[in-house]
Amino acid sequence: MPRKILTKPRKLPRQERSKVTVEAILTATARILTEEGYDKANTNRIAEVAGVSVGSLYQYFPNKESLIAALAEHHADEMVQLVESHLKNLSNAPIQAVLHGLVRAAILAHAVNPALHKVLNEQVPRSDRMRQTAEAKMAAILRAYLEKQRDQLQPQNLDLMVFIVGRTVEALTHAAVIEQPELLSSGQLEQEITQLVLSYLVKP
Amino acid sequence: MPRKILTKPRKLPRQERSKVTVEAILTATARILTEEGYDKANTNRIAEVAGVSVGSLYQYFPNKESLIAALAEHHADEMVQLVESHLKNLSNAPIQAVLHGLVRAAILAHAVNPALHKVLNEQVPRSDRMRQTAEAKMAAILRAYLEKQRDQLQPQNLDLMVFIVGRTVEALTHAAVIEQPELLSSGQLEQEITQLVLSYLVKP
Amino acid sequence: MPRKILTKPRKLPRQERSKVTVEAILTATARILTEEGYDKANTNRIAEVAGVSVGSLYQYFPNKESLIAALAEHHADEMVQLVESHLKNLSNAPIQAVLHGLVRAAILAHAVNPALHKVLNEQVPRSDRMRQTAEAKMAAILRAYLEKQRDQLQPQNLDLMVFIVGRTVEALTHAAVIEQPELLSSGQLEQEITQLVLSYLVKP
Amino acid sequence: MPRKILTKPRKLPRQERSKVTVEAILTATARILTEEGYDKANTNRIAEVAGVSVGSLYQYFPNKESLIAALAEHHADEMVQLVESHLKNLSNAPIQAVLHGLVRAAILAHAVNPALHKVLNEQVPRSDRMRQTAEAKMAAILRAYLEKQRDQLQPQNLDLMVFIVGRTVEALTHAAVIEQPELLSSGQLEQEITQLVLSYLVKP
DNA sequence: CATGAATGAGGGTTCATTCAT
DNA sequence: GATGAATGAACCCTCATTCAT
Repeated sequence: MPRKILTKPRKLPRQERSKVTVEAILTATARILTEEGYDKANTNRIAEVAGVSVGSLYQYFPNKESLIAALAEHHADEMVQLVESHLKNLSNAPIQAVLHGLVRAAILAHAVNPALHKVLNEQVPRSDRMRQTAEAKMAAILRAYLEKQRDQLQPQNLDLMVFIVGRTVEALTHAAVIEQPELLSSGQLEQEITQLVLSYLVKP
Repeated sequence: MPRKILTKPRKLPRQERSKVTVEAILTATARILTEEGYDKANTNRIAEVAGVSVGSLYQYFPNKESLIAALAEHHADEMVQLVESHLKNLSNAPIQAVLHGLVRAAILAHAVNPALHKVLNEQVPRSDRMRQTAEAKMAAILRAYLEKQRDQLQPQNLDLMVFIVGRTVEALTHAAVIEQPELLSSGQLEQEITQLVLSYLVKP
Repeated sequence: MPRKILTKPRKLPRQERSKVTVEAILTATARILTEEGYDKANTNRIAEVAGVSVGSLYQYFPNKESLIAALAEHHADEMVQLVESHLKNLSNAPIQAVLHGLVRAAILAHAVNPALHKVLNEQVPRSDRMRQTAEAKMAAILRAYLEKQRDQLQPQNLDLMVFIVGRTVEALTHAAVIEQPELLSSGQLEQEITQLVLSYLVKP
Repeated sequence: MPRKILTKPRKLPRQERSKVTVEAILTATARILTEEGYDKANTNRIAEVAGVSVGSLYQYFPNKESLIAALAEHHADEMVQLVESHLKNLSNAPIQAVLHGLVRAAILAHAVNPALHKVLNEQVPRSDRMRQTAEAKMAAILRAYLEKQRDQLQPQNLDLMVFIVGRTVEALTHAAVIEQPELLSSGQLEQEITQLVLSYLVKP
């Protein structure tokens, strides 16, 4: 063992046929993961649900870990994109509006596929390669914004702010989506999280 | 393969000998978990490291899951006890001091065995039975306190407060212990988290 | 792999039960190898024929390679022992008798289990660790003897002699046992090989 | 999984294109075999290294075995041709010179591609069809020669002589090329092997 | 109660071969 | 003919759990 573990997809699908296959595999993986849990997610079963052979699965993913990693990455990308597109229009808004938008975007991002998000976080053994790609990007966005607004902000240490705000928003929206979905629909939680962040960050 | 999964220890150790054995098994489990990770933690290996036979292991734990659950519970209890004892003297202190104490206690609790805490959170497939025993107790403590101080607090919804403060402190101390230990030693983070919570909770 | 390939048995059988199991596994391996060939020798089948579970097989042999290696070593040991015991009585005999004895011993050694010897040589992918344990020992015996008789010998270079005589006897007895068994029973081949070696080694 | 194993190339390459393709496949096979060993030599990899598709490979070889067999045969032919051309000029030379030439030719033949020769002998599962084509031809040459010189020879049994001389020369040159190449360059081994054969065959 | 040999279902992965394009 | 995506039987190996001693 082997052997080095690769976490990158073995080959990029160029042709249409391949793309469809890869798509099917990822979809099947997500389905099994969310509906039956990680330990039912063996590669033979995934292939079967995807309607392809195990061999095809291994044509595109060098091992199980890379498959899970690809799915995680895909999901993370969706979340990040959603946040980015959501914040695009807010660049010149007042800071209150921006932070509110950020919280809302985080909630929406976590609502993309909560069940998958949950399984990925709670059951999947995370290799170093996969984790926090998303979180790193989120932190970068946040950092860039906070840096620009520095003179309006109470805390001095930028790293600390990014750490605190980033983690807090992530943890709360994550927990909310998974454990308190009813608090979300009412919009209460969104207000409250925004309040938490604002009262910490912004000079009164 | 077990048909039914029990998660309760099969019998409580009454005699001295048993207690020692159980202790050894739990210690070995913790050691393997932290030093080698969840996938190296198979029951045969655990028994070996504990210096007992697999058979003995199954004498005290009906299955692997219950063993892991017992370890998790044990660890959670340690954390909760630490927090409780830390807050005991603060019951009549001003709210700022209490919250500061809470944050400090949370940090200390996470520092009890960070490596184990990390593995338990990131690699171990959590059965419903085990999760959040600790968090539930913590929430209860927090709720009791906040309820008493309600008139000094800005937010109205008690559940929401508990959810937000509880999760936030947990997430930040957890992340801090694991990823930013240097920020902890300086005491900066402690201050900052306290500040976050205070500015949200307390009327200005 | 991950991982290093061990070629040594995982644990030495101390108890009777274990010894029997190991024996059964080796016997089954030899049987399958000789009767059905290397590609039918998969570990599940071996275990089945041995009347044990695959798990037991892997209790004693860390991987397939080590199992095959153990069998090869066992077989080689048998051959070496046979040769050694055969030459014991000849130590003071005239050189002609000794060399004749050596050839005869080599033939007998190859006749211990010709089918197994054949498969082991022709079909089994040899790891470096296993090969030529036997041949090395044989060479040592030969070298020690030839060194003592040096003044009676024609060739000067000891290494060369050992190489040539050792290889020649091995190759011829091997080929004879496998391809020309009828030439063996008549004793002709034995005479002829002895003649070959004698006329090369001994001063006329 | 093929039901029936064919070992003959499916079709002889008539057109130039085909010849080139077949050549490329055989070369790739030899390269992988010598550089990476038999277990890395799967048909997909061979095709890739050859710069053709697996499909093309199966256009010219009905199965893997036939491909390996073709390579082995090709290599054997090279060796035989080399020996034949080397002996051509010696037909009327004295027997000592002829046998010396034979040994030298055998050494040269084994030096054509020692690495391939080694792998083919040690790692490749030999089907009956492929084996010893070369050795049979060599034996035929040897037999024809020895028959003519019978009255100069000591041993009486022609079959036996052919067997012994053929095997001995093959074994020693093979082992020498692979394990003792330094003994070859000095020419010592060539002398010694010749001596061995001469002292056995020729009347003093 | 303890031991540890034994079990065997199950999982990840490979690769010779096929066949639609 | 050539391509290379797809197939799937088969293989090696692991590990939670049992049970004879």
